[in-house]
Amino acid sequence: MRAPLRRSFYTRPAVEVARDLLGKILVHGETSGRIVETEAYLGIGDDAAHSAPGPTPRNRVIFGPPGHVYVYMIYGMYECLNLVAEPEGTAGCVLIRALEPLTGLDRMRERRSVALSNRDLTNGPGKLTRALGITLRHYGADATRGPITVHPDDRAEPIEIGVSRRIGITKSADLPLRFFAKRSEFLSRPS
DNA sequence: AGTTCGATCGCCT
DNA sequence: GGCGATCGAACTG
Repeated sequence: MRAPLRRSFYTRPAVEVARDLLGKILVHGETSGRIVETEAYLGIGDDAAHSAPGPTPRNRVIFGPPGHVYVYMIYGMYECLNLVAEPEGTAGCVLIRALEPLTGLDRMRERRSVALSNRDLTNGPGKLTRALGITLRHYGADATRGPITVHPDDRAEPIEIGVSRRIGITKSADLPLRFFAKRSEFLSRPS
């Protein structure tokens, strides 16, 4: 496994970071997966972003230094993982929506308790956090240090990238800010 | 202080 | 395709 992505990777527009995170490896402890689906959330002109109202106790990390993790709870039962982009002081983050599971699949299966097929283990934003053991406790953690890290892919195969509208939002719904690996069978929805 | 409403998922029909 | 679970943050007054 190569060294984690450095801060400079994240110190860029959220759209670029979202696209370039495809194919990278997300690691937490013994569990890891290849990122195959992301969504960018912008600082300006994006009403769907949690940062849209300006800084609050919940979203403050999105305005902070890049490369940190923004975790939030959704629907009372699921946590979603974002990586903060853009320079400090500018809002912008990337929601990780799906992974191709790579290591620690048994552990993932333990944590999920429902999904049985490898395909169903991490093919959704709430599923992958559950499978990797990522929770609100990790709010604000530095992904260039750990315990959650993102790494280049040793295989470094070229990826065919698809773009679409983001899923499950109502505001700013038409923006083409969802990015996914076209060939992947581990997407949250069929490509 | 009370209410509303999600960047979801799994089970039901 | 529909719906209930379950909770914290943000908004209302």
